[in-house]
Amino acid sequence: MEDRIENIKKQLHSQSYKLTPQREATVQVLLEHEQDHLSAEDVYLLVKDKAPEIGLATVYRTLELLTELKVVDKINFGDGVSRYDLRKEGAEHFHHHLVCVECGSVTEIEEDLLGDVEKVVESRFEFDVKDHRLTFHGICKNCQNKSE
Amino acid sequence: MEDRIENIKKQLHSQSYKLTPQREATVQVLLEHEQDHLSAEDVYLLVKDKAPEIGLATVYRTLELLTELKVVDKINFGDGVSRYDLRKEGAEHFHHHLVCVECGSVTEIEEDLLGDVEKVVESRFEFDVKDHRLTFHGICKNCQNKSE
DNA sequence: TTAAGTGCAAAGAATTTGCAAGTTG
DNA sequence: CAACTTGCAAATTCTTTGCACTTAA
Repeated sequence: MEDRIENIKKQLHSQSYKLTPQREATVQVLLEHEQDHLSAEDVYLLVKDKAPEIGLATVYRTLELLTELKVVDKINFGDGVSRYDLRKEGAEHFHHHLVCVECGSVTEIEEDLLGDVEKVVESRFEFDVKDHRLTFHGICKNCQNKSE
Repeated sequence: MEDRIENIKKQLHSQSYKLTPQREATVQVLLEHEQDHLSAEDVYLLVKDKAPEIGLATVYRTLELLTELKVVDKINFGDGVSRYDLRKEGAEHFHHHLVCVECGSVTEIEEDLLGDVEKVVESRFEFDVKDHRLTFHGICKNCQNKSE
């Protein structure tokens, strides 16, 4: 955990960005909520505990910066809000998501299920794949049991 | 083409929605731009040729209705705008997209590449898959040649 | 006839921007 | 110090809503 913060700090410095308390607090919040898919507003409210003076605009600017540095991925599940999802340490690809249409829960899938599919895309469509977004919409285990 | 309009009309009627000239014009625009990924604003401008009095709000309402009827799918490629993509006739699943990060072009992939992946998700995660979204980000054939 | 649909303008929500003041390296 | 950052409020952008009027079935 400490290491990850250190790494991110180094990344900022290496691109001659400054490490402000606001940025540090934002990164901490993201690390502490690794499983969640927080909106900018969510992050804002959580960061306020650590840095009460922070403004929402700064949170937006920081999240944009972290997206650019590939520390987080910006995703959109179809409601009107962008969400920010921490990249796994050393993960080559963005992980996948299962969104339950009943309860709205979001589950992450770590393992790469797209290896073969990507090869097909690369060869058949001559498309040089850099990243992907895969989301399944359906009914989660919990809600399946509920509706029986 | 005629058939598809007829089909969509029937779908509207069967749910006791009315077939207004505005709705008909909107559907026509979508059919005429099947390969595109139009935003509500895009659709609005195009529909105005056929039905000049139409308001943007009506376009939004129509697109929402067509989404509900599964005539179109609402997608979001990460810019702040929702786009509307006509479902292929009889397609069981939503098709996939290749988004070029250089030129912004969007290519559609018809064939279902996710059959096996979906089985894994269903069995391993006990998730009842209803639909999916798969988008690859990368460099299209065209842009690969350009940068050489 | 009448429930459903429309256009317009106003309201809302999410995000971005301008700028003076404050900080980091 | 100088360039980068911040907070605030105002501005934008996309989308939704209220309401009086119109229209398809």
